[in-house]
Amino acid sequence: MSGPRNHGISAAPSAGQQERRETGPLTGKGQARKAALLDAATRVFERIGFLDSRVADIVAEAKVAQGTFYTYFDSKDAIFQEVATRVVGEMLVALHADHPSPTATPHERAFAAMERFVDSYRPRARIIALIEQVGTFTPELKHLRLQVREAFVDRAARGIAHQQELGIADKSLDPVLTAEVLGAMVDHVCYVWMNLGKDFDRDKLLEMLTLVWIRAIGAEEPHEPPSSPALSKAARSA
Amino acid sequence: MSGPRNHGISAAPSAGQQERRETGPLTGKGQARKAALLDAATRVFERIGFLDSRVADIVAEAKVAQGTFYTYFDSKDAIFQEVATRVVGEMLVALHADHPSPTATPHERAFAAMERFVDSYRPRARIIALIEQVGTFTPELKHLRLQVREAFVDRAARGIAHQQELGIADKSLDPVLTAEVLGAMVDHVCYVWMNLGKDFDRDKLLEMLTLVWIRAIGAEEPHEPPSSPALSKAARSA
Amino acid sequence: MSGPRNHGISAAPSAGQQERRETGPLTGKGQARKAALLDAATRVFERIGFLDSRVADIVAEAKVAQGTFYTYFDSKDAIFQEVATRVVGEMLVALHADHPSPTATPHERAFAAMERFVDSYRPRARIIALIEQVGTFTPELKHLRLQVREAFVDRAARGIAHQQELGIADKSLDPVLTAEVLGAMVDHVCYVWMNLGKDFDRDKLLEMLTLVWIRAIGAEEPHEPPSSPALSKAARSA
Amino acid sequence: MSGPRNHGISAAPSAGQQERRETGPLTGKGQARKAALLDAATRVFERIGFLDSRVADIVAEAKVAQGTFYTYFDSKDAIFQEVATRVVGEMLVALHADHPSPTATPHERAFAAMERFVDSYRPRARIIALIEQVGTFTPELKHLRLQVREAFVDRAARGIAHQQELGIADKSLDPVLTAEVLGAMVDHVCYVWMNLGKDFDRDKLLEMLTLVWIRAIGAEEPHEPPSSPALSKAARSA
DNA sequence: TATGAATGAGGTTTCATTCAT
DNA sequence: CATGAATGAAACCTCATTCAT
Repeated sequence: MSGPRNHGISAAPSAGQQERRETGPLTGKGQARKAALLDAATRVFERIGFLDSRVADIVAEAKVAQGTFYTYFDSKDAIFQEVATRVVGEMLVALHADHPSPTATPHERAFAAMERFVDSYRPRARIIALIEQVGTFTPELKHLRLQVREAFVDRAARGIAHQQELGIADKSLDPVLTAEVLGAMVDHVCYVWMNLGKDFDRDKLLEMLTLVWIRAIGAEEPHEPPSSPALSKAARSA
Repeated sequence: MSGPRNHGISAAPSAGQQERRETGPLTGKGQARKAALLDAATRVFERIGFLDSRVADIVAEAKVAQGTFYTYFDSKDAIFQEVATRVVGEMLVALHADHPSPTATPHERAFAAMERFVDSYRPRARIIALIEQVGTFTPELKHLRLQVREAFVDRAARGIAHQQELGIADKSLDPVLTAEVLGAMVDHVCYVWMNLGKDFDRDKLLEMLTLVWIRAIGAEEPHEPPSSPALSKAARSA
Repeated sequence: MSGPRNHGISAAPSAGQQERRETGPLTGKGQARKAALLDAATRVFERIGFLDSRVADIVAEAKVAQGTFYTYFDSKDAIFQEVATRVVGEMLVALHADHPSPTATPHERAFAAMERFVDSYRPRARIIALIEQVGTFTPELKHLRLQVREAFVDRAARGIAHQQELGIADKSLDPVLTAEVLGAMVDHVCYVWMNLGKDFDRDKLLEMLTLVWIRAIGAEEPHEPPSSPALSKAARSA
Repeated sequence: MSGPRNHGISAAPSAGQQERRETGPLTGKGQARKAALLDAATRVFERIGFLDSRVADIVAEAKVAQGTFYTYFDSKDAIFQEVATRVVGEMLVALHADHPSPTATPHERAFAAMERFVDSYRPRARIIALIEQVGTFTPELKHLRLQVREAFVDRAARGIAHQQELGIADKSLDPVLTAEVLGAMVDHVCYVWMNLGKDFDRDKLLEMLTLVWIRAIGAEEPHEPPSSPALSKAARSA
């Protein structure tokens, strides 16, 4: 934001250092400087949030002069966007990291997915919250925010569809909508837990998320420990 | 925020007009003025968000002088808090509005609850989003934000516990944790839908939320239309 | 100019205090404040020029707070424009002040006009120079600059046309073009004299300007002191 | 200007690259580089003026690195000075180019002089305007500005004196003052024409300037077409 | 001598809040 | 109690100039 009141659309900075900013790949030293600024900015944003941080804080953290900032970034908005993009990218990589063992039960697979999400979320929780916040008044960020959702939801939807084909999951479900809803659950639970400070027990929470998930897709094993009364009833009536 | 750069810590307003603000209850005209300001502020916040609205916008909308604002409110923060509190209060009232018919099936009860939440959320979506946003940098607001959650979660938890007692819901579940997780789902789906602009089909979505909910608590009727394959398998094996 | 590098087109200041700035006539006190700021600005501009003066200088001169400036003016550009407009207006009034006595000779009339111009120019020389300078990079100012010219030129052209009708001035001249050219002479002589610091003798200069003027329009009295050789020759041949 | 806000007083450049700049004459390649920079600067100044051009623009136009600029010039001021000096030099050369044929009539000589001035002015109009502008806040430039005047005025004064000796021009005139005044006229007419954008007809304007000039010095031929009524009256009374 | 990145001073403008009528 | 003008802190961004390779 340029100045205290420039949320929303930031007019293109009037030329200026921009030439260099637009010049493609930099020298090695330049790359390092830019990375240093990104790191510094990430730390500053995590520490004091987006609105309260000033470019002055970032350059102080990076130990460079005020003007140096503008050699690499157009504005506070711009560097936040790069920070956010980087974090989101890392998150996506982490989410797609390992594939479930083919012999795993649906419960095991779901549990592993929950664990993976939670563990990817935790170290990035603060920045994700900031993306959420900044997204409120910066269109580009809103887009980025939705991207993470889509990535997770798509993957989950594909997983559900796959399980439907295998006869593991309820075939009557719309996999995408199911994934949307379950994704919202997982996503927001992480937010409440790690950003609003609600004190959850990790193991119990993971178990609960997993349970809801597999029950939702109708993949719960009949004799699995927390058996459902409806199920019991069905069994009983046998 | 008090001042262009005062997010986070709001210094105590330094005396002055304050005495007047503290001078007990207001006259009828005063009440009206205050209400007018609250209404104006709500409209302004809905229109341009919290950060981008200026006290000047609010007084213009309310057609009073700039100084008059401070006769009724300590700060921009303060009026937002009142707006938010009002909206949250209305939301809570709406949520608790009607009680389910005792003869309703679990599915019907859950569906009604989902519908109630969604319908209460929709007209307040913008302000709820702002509460979220402002909560990021204003402790009091964070508290308010959590309040809505708790209210919904508590109620849901009690409902689940009640259903457990009736033998409708899976007794092995922790009702509070279950409510937390399912509440997060419903809450966030509304946010994604109404604030991030994801285009959901209302009926399908409500059905999906309901389905996940009742499956999660193990209250799904055995022969209900979208029957789960696991369930069928269990039945088949009988 | 907003910032050290904003010559040329200054983007409209983003809303802001503008409402008040746009609100028509102000209270008496407001009017006074505005006038005080204009006076202060005039003094500052005269003292240190346009480019080197900062809004801070103006408010210091006017003994008001920095923010007060923006209650009345959009920018340094804007106040300069008002200062310039005021000065130009005064200049135009001064130029049109008194009409020549009907019995005056062409020489007397021309001399009086020269004197009037010079005397109107002198106290405003600095600001006129600044208008010239600022006009170089601010279109509105260029317009204002041309206005003064036009005013003087038009008047002169009418005078010449009148004298042509009276048979005093050379009927074959294009009065407008003549006035343009002679106007440029008078205008620029004042500039060179009062702004570039060329040390002219007032009386001799006025006499010279007058002489060129009346000779140009062919209104020189035959026996007037500095008689032209061409004329003498003509007389001699009589 | 040295720095974004340093109009008026330019502090001595603090050592550093300076030694290099002072190290005697340049190699051939150096000369070429310097000339390239001067050309580039001229183009940039003509295109966007002095205040709005940045050293970055100049080096970009010259396709050299930013630092290279300071190998050849002390400052932005300095290069402008060199550009201006070069342009003024060319202008002076052009003005003094050809001498009037000895058999020419005063009108022909004057007309040729006007034409020469106008034709020399036109291609340099923009830079001359900038000299005017920069001269407002840079003493060295003011000097240069006056130099062009003086050159033209001196020459004109000598011409008038010569014509006085020949009995062509009015002997009672102060040749220098006359030249000052007439020079101001020609100079400023060109400025108004070519820099303020006033739309003059070249031929008519030249004729008018010539006419004023020769009438002013009393060199108009008695029977030349646009004869003055005063003259006619004198003739008639013969 | 060329390069191109680093430096840092400096002015504008906003707007929440106060205060004199 | 209403008014509306006054206050002043604060942070962005530019770009001439320098300097290490």
